[in-house]
Amino acid sequence: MSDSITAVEHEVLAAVLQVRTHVLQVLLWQRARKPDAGRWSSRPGGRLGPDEDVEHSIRRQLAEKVDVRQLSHVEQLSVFSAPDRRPDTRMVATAFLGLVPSHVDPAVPEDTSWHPVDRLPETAFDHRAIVERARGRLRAKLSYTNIGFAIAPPEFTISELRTHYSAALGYTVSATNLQRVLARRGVLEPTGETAPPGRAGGRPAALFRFAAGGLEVTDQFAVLRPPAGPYARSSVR
Amino acid sequence: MSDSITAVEHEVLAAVLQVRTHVLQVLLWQRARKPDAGRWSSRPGGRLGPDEDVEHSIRRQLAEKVDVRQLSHVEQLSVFSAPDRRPDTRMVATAFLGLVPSHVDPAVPEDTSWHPVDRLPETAFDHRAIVERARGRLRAKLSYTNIGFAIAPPEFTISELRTHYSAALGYTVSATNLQRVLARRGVLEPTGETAPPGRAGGRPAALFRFAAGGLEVTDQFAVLRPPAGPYARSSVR
DNA sequence: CACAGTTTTCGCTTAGTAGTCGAAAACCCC
DNA sequence: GGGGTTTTCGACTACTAAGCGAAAACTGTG
Repeated sequence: MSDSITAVEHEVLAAVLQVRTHVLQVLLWQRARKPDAGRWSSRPGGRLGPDEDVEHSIRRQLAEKVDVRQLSHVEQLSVFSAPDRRPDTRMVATAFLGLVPSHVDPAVPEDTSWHPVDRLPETAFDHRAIVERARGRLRAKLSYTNIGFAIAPPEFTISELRTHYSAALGYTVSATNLQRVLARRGVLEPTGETAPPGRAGGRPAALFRFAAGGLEVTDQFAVLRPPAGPYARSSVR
Repeated sequence: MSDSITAVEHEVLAAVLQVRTHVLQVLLWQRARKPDAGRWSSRPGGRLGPDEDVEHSIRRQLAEKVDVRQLSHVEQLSVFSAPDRRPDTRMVATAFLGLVPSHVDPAVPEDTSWHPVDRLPETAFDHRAIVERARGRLRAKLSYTNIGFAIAPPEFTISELRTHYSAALGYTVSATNLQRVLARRGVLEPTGETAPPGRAGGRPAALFRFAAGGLEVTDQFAVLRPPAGPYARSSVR
């Protein structure tokens, strides 16, 4: 195990996603400097500091670009570590997924802007793969967690929620089914209020919110469950 | 963004799991040196080399301890980066899950040994958390992927498979149900052969294998699916 | 103010999948 | 051949998702 003691540099970066104008978009930053100048990359791409873990680091660095309070969710995606992922230096990256709810429009610096995830510009390094990974994670989790809370505003009608899910998933979902699936899981709760109908009329829509205590239901959907009935008699040997 | 240029050191390590004597066990190494000597830690804990990505690194380092060809599956878990996770140095770790199928018994060095995951000895640093993470990932994926291939031998009877699943999940599963769930997903295929019955007799069990092309079915189980029927007429606006 | 147009909501039905139970099948040994 | 043993299979139940259409609740117009 004769490893050289050369420590590799470590950056943290995040694909920040938001549903804007009914389309899932990612916040990208146009590189001005040296390698891959002009191309777009995920924000931020800061180095990991000596006294922080990667979660702190990404939040600290995001705070320089976006108001952190407007981030509804941040989670680790994966390590990207191909030796040649950057032409200039050897740099290992821990990538994150960041989500911004649709009702806010965070102020972002001049050199950053939003791009639809399915029409990305020329990206720097492996940032396209990172965005893809983020999109994939969001999609998967919409299916089996309550992560919808992180893309939706605090209160919403079912059809609004439907457009958010549709945008994030990339296909239209049925409002009826969405309503029922989420309701059954107990993650949706009616506020009692209704939203005023649009100018064309129509029945006023009931308002809902995601149930409190809600961050990440995850699990409880396992498919080979522990037995209920007592066939555990013939124990497993 | 005035980060110091001090690069942090980066290690890769793996929780290697195997079902042994009907119990899920993890391969641990007893530390001889400096910090936390005497405690048990995940193998290996080597530094990331300058010309390799983390996946290569973990396989290279595992190869020093276990025959890599006997590893049926390796996947990235998460980055562990708390500044104080080791008392001696600042070290960021990329943790992996490694799986060994039950029909092999890899030769391991003197200072390593297998331990049941639900009765771990005193572990070094944050290695208990890493093992827990690995166990959790395996459990979850048994539910919705074909990752069973990685803990089971190439051919097996349903009851054998059942004991493997039960050991890994931590509770007994029904053989009938396991059979059908996996069969429906098309991941199980009969070899046509049967296993000889035990000394007590009994109907000879049919042999199965995991269907080829099989690594990681993952997905295809999404719960808010794209619409089949044409209610996509009222497109999403 | 009745009526057409619109949007949401709800109930009914179908389909697909998981879990439980018990009986039949296929073997051993005596 | 009979008792004991293990596997396999079919039948039944339960639960959840999906699809469809009718009813509810509103706006605006003639």
